[in-house]
Amino acid sequence: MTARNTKAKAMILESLKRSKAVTSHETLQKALKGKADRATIYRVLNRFCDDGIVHKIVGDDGKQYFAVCVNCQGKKHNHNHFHFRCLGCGKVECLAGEVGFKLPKGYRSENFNGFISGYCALCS
Amino acid sequence: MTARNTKAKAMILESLKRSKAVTSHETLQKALKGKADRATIYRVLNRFCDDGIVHKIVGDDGKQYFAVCVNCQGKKHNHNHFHFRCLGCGKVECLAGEVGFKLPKGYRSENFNGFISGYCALCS
DNA sequence: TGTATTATTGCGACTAAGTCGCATTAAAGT
DNA sequence: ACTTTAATGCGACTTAGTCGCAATAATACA
Ligand SMILES: [Mn+2]
Ligand SMILES: [Mn+2]
Ligand SMILES: [Zn+2]
Ligand SMILES: [Zn+2]
Repeated sequence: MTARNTKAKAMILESLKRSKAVTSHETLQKALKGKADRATIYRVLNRFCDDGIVHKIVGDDGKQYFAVCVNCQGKKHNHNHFHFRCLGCGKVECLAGEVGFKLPKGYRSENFNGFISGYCALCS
Repeated sequence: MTARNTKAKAMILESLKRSKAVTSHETLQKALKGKADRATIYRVLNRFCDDGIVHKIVGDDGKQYFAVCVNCQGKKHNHNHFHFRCLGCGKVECLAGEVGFKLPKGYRSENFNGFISGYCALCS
């Protein structure tokens, strides 16, 4: 059968879209205030990633962060940009600008995970 | 008092140097075959990082990886390069080439964590 | 060389992130 | 309505990493 439209999915996607920052599971769960189960949130997020409407980044704190795709159409994803986490306020955001890199001969890239932490303008 | 030269430190540093790849705690512990405690390995690695002779990278698998500094002298560290993890054989390595990036106005960078995964030449 | 000091180790307990199995619930096709 | 099965909720589990504390051992120093 095909995917179903559930309360959890709707809430989570809406929450992701509303908060324009890149969001962790923890933050999301708080925002949802018990309206969705912990495991469900993880599963929905991963399904979104599989569906290609959300992308996942692993922070330099080892945690996963999620953001709705904005400049991606369908199967073609472009996530070769850096993400920034403020060590002061904890906010995570996408940084503008495509990042170039070159691999050794014969290497094939599958995932790009660019992460920078420091202090944002407000926290500096 | 000052830092002490212990068996654990020596073994771990030697192991790190010998395996020219970037090494995880897990790999290190296996290589040491029970000759050092789990927690000790973590502590020694973190001390090495504090001392500035080893640098830590967080992989896109959320795990920590460690590598001896090669082009760093003293306090001045230069780790703005990407790291590559092969999804086939699991090997992690430093990629040559300084990576440039620009932050929004007023932002201050503290840590750079560039990570790419895919398939190495052998596993492609 | 012997003793005192304390950095470091080993061990166990703990935390936090994420996953999984399974029974139950509820979308959607008929 | 009824059926089918995707998705949820819940608890148990795993794995990475940390921490407190007593025991050990590297160094300073008499
Ligand atoms: Mn995308
Ligand atoms: Mn270095
Ligand atoms: Zn901030
Ligand atoms: Zn490989």
